[in-house]
Amino acid sequence: MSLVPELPEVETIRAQLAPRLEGRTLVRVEILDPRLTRPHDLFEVAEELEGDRVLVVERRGKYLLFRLESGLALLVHLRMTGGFGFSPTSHERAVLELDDGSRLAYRDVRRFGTWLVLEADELEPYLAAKNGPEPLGSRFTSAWLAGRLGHRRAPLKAVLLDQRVVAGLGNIYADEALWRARLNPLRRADDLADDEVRRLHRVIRTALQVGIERQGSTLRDYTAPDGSSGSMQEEFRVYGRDGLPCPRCRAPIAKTRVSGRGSWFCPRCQPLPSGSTPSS
DNA sequence: ACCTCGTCCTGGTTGC
DNA sequence: TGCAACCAGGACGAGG
Repeated sequence: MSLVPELPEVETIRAQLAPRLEGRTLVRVEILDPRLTRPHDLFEVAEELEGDRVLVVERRGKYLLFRLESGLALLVHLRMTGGFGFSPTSHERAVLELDDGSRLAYRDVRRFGTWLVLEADELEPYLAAKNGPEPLGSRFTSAWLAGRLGHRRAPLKAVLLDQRVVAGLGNIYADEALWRARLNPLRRADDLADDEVRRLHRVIRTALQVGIERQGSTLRDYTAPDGSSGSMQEEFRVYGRDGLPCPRCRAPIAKTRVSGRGSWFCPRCQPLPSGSTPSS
């Protein structure tokens, strides 16, 4: 297991970076891994950023967004193992030096993360193409979710992982939300009754809110930018807990695969309805 | 349009 | 104890 930054983890990182970056000028930008900015040239990206000032650090779905004074925006996706820290560490892929003398390192063991510099007018169209509504915002309604699930024959969990349906859910919080909603991850998405969609809508918010309150999950050696750990991993109801008792009914948690992802659920609380056929 | 699968990548774990 | 095979999964592109 390693940290996989989903919405609560990215939000925790954003909240810690904001007070230390907002108002600061990027004195020096060093891109150490050319993959990071692909397909754009790394020197070009570094040069574009140097001398600019960070106005605000935002989050959209799983993206971190650094708005700069020039109008440019640096869009960072951490993918599997990306993270920021103010202490030197291994696997540094980029370094930002700020005008207060601090040094912010970007670390990414598996090098899936991406840095993208966008012009002001490119930003919103780019984000809108990638991300559906913010799950904790007012645009994410039960009716929206019903509309997005209603025409999809894929497994429910696969659709929840589609960032255009709702932005920010990943493998952990999808499993946790499905457990809370008592819905089997292999249910066909278009098979849900109205009350099941309403339940799911509500618990997606709950699961993510709990994650944010606990400052995200810390698995293995990951730490937030300030070096602290989250505690959400202590709150997992099903994720990674195959064989352990369900916190609701004590039946052993089962593990399966849904569209290539390890998936944990309670076979008793989250049954496939009799007569329904699992998707795929 | 939708769906599934392979790819990217590295380090930790598992199995012989 | 060594070492290779396997596993983890977010987003994306290919192919059905």
